[in-house]
Amino acid sequence: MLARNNRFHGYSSLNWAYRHGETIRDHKLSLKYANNQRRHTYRVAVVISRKVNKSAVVRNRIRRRIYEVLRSNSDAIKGNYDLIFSVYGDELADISSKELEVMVKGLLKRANII
RNA sequence: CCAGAUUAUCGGUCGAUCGCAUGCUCUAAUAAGAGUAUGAGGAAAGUCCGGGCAGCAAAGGGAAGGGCAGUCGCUAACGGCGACCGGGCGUGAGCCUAGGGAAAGUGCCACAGAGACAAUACCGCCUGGAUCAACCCAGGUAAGGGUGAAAAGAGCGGGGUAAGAGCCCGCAGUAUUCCGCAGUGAUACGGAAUUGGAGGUAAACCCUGCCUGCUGCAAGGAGAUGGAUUCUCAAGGCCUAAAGCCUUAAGCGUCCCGCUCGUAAGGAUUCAUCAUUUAAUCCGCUUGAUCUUGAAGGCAACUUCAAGGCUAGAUAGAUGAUCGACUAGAACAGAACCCGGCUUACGGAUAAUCUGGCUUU
RNA sequence: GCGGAUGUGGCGGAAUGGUAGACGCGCUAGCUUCAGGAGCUAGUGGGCUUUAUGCUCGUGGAGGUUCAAGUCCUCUCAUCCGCA
Repeated sequence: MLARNNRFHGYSSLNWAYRHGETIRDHKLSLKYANNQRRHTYRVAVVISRKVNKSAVVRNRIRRRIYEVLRSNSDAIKGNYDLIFSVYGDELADISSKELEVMVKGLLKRANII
């Protein structure tokens, strides 16, 4: 789990990132990122629709795994970015942790964040 | 040993590394760091019921609407639970059961059938016209056949008749009432009297009895002080007058009433000063119809008493990630104001009590 | 979290407790045309086969009430909507 500083708070801050961000899309995952000058650290949110999987347990597990990949690589992240990951498939709950790490880091590299 | 029935408990553990939230303490000084303690469920789920709590002026009575339905109990309450009664299923342990009222009234009963409920004679049987027979016509007949889910709807034997029929009788049986006895009671057992009567459906309207206001934590609340305007401010008494107190009336009480009861001080708008800046933040928020153990009462649901405990409180949402071992890439699954139930999902493990069958002693 | 609605052929959408599938779109065949479209006529309605006046399944699913359920009752599943 990420620290409180590296998570979003409130509703309008997410809306700001949705309006000003750029999107990179992968097969089962997409990243919307925006450089926020008013902050001192990066922020991350993971968005999983109820249509992806109806079980709250599975959705919680996907969010926690993506948070964990970012936490273990937090030193590599440059700049004060707002990051929003959107999930499009429930396979992310079952794939191995190395595959997930490759997927998430691939998106970050294409966005030129790490 | 095999096959079952019921109930209860558990539902990953250990180790290593890296993390998160809250409380407390210290450093520190408004932003962090260190230490320490605690951190999802039996269903947290579905949101199907019931309550607490909050707001709507929320006491009372009534109407409409809604709900419930064997009896007795339990409970804060319930459509829940327990015990018992009746009915059904099973060899049995046990399981299932919306189980008031159809002579209060209304509606409906398709198709088929002659006739579908104060309705009916199609075939058959019998009598007559009418006579040897057939056909036909009129009448009698609900025993037999046919139609249908259901046909005057409960059988057997005898009498009776033109033919028949509870038309009459006996037995069996049904229903109702009364008595005795057991029980708080539903009811059970025994006895007596009456009963020959036109169905089903109330998870159709309805009747009877009982219960019930609406909205939901996204409820609801959140600065202080002073001033002005306006709405409702009636009558009488005490008093020189004001203030204050008392009595009565009107008004209001979100469907109706205003007999009872409540209600007198508040509401709305606006100005000034400081405080505050917006889907944020704080309160509500977790000590409660609470949990554990023991004792007592009760068949039980449950209740009472004593001692001890504090056991999630997040807010884009904490309780996790990776690796290894166990014996197997553990099932269903994530608190969101809080409780009591119900229902549904669930790989497996353990324990207790009981039933049937087989074998051995 | 709280509240509410819907579910019927391939699609849309009717049906008072009484033969399920009206009607429209579609699909198939025929007529018309040089050809296609449009139009007109008839048929088909899920599955199976013997191609029929056949058998069987069927109103999201499972039970119940009833002689009889798409309709009434209970539970359940899926989809959709509203509330700061």
